Amino acid sequence: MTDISIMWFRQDLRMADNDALISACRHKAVLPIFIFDNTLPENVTEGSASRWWLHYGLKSLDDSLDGCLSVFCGRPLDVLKSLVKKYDVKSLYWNRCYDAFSVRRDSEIKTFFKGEGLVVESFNGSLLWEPWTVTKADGSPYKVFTPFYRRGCVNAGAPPLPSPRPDFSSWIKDDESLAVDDLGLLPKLGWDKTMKEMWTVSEAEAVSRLDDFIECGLSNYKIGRDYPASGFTSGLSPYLHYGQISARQVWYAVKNLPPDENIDTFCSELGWREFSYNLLFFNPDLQRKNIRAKFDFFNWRVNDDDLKAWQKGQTGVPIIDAGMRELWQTGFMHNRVRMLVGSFLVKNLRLHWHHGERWFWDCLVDADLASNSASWQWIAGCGADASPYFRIFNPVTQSEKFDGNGDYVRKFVPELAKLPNKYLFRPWEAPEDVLLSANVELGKTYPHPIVDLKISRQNALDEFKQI
DNA sequence: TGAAATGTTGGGGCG
DNA sequence: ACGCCCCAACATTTC
Repeated sequence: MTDISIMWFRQDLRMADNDALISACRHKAVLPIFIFDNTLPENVTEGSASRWWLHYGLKSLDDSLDGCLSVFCGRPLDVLKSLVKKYDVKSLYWNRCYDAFSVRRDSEIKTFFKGEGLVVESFNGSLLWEPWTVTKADGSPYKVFTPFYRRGCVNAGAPPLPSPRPDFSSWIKDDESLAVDDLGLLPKLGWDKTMKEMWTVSEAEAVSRLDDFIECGLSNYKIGRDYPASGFTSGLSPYLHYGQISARQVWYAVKNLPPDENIDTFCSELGWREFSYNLLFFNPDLQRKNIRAKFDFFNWRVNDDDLKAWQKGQTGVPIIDAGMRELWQTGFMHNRVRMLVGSFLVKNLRLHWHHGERWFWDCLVDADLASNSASWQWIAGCGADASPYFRIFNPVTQSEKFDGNGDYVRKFVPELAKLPNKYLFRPWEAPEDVLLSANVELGKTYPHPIVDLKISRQNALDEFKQI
């Protein structure tokens, strides 16, 4: 047998800037594989939208590998054992994941195969800085974003430069590989039509989106990123999650341009992603456990009807419904609107942030354990460097501010499209004749609001005082 | 990466 | 001319 290495792809579905792949390609031949780990607990297994993304991500990676990606479903250690034996493999490479389950699983795998005499190496394929390299002087983790980013990340030094795509073609495909289709990642019911129109899942598309963003969005990013209808955001988050592009590629693509405050703002958003991973690494329970323990005693409401109305975009508050429908239709939601629907769920509806975390996990194509968990903790006020609980967004004021001419709301809540701007964001205050001439009948064509914004705000503040 | 309540200031109307 | 009130327009505080 010739010198064969295994390249185990996970959340790094790309050829460029992939250090594990580069090491694998130093061998005579490479067996590139993906394993759908069906032993993970339900709450960390990919949600529906992520599976959809993964399906096309694997197809595209397979193309890049000349059709030689081998795909398996099972317990990774078992799959790897049988491959190592079958091909007499002497080396195994992957890029790291940072959630507790993957960390434990991977370290067991590493220990096992090192014991078998293999070379086993893991690399950083996802982050600008490894979480354990960004700590305070005494080695404890940062709790606040600004010092984490301004001091911690700077002190950790410049991120490594992106590595080139390996010039290599000696791929081996296992004859027992599944087809990507066999993983059953696509939805049975055809809810993915709009998603298909919206997203092309490939490494090339990620690069082209980055180029477009630098061309058309970046120079307005600082202000424009807050306006959901404006298109000044990069839309790179799902590509970053599955690694169709790396954070380092994005970082250096903008850092190599003439300095500009828009670039600083954009980079600090990458910084928030790093911060989330740092929090997850040092708080393995981030997905479930409040960082601020006093929130364990918060009096959350339990109300299935309200939760369903929120999920379906039928709360009767237009900007909230627009956001939730964008999520459902596209697998994505603009960041500003994510804050609004999050605030609405945990503060106005006072439903537990876990419900939001679960729904986003299932619906977002960019669902990411670190970012999703950290962001829900942030908006709920129970996070490390959280939005204070009493900071409650007013969805009406916010839509007037950031969707002033109603383009975003009209796009996703078309039944209100004919309302004048004055009442578009608060149809419950519109006079009868205005509703009539816009063909809106509250309670029929569009719901009455399921909460009173003023009262629910006050109730949230009162409950907060209790803890 | 808020909003509402409360406080302060200053110009203009008016007796 | 003067004091008084009203009320934007800010500023500060509070949640």
